[in-house]
Amino acid sequence: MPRPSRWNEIIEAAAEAFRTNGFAATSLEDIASAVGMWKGSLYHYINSKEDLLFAVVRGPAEEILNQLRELSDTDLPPTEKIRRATRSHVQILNSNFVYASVYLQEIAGRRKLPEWTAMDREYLNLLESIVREGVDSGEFSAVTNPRVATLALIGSLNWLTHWYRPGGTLHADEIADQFCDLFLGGLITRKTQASRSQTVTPLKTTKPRAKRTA
Amino acid sequence: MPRPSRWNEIIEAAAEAFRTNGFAATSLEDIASAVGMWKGSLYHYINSKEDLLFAVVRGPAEEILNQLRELSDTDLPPTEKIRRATRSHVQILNSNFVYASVYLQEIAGRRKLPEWTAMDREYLNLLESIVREGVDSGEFSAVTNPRVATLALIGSLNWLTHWYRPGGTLHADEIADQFCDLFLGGLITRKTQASRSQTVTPLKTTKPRAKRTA
DNA sequence: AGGATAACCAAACGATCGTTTCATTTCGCA
DNA sequence: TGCGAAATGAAACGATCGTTTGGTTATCCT
Repeated sequence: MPRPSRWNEIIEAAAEAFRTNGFAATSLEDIASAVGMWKGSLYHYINSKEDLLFAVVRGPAEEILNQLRELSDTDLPPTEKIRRATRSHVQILNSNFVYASVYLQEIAGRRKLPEWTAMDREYLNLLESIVREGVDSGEFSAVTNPRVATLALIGSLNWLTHWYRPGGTLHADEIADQFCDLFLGGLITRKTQASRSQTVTPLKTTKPRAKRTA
Repeated sequence: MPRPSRWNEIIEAAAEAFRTNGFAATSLEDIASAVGMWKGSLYHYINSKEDLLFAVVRGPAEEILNQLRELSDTDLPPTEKIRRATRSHVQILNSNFVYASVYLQEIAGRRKLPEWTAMDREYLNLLESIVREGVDSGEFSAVTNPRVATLALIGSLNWLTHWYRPGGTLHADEIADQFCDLFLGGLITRKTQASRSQTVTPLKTTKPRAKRTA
């Protein structure tokens, strides 16, 4: 059988090593021996060690941002947007766990290359806009500071890399639902209000290019 | 004037360097030159580079755990316990920002030495017990999975190290209050219910050694 | 088939790092 | 004042790392 692309093997080995030991503590020999070749041979695929980091991280980073972009262009009510954004975030973290973990631990901290900080800022701003929609429409009147509320949500989601493991006892869907209920409804329950989880209706209501109010 | 203890200078320089560049990417020469001495001379204070990491991190880690231990031994209602635990967590992150950041980025990830994971687990279990109290008493009936809800809260709190900076425009107290409102009440407001923030009453109702139900 | 190109081997280099060693200076205290 | 210990200077070590180089093998295309 034609064995799968060597490049993918390298990226996966690099991602796994970066996640477990961190970028700086991972040597090229670790990665090379994991795929069964000499460390010098890696330079047929890369120009530097950092190339591996960016290659590992680019895919999921763009995907998670694009999904939020699409969601922001719909005219769903803010409550539903928050719910879907949460589900989307959790699911991408689930299906690209190793890569996403490397991003959050190595890129979103320390390294502040303008390309990546721009992505982080856009993601934050898009989510904050949704929260502001809810504040303006009166739905989210508990929010005194939309940015802080948004960062609280992002923190809960990104912290998943510290405890969630794909294939564990906790399924990604239940975690997402619990997060939604918690953020929309809070710990304390009110009796009425339609804020509990429902099965997701995959409607795709894309507005024809709505201008985003930053 | 008698200049402050050299040991403190070393720890502070190490903490700052570890937070900005990470433990592995920080060289002993970085730390030595920051305090104005040769890297070899550091070995009059330490036995290895890792000693610096543990020395940086031990203080706040024990403090934040002890505060939650004391709070758990009171008989305050669960809502008030959550509020105080949140405030305490934010305040320690604020006043020991650099040290706590190093802990969360270098210890709570990768390194899994039994001493530290035991602390992490105890903190998580104590907080989860509070949530369970609220579930059992019927106050937190929105919670279907107490552990997930607890980890959501911890995630929001610990993610502060990624965006909060002491002395910035956002004060630690307002952040803590917004977090409390968000987690107790959710984004969507109900009209009644006493879940909004109040000025903190410093009552210290310590029960005489209550047995903790793990 | 055969030549070009990609893939990989194997070794080495130069730099950096944590650590050790020993000499020297500074400081507390009798 | 002088002595012993603590603190720092200064240099070197062995190991490891990212990267380079040049040669060898495998693969693909016409």
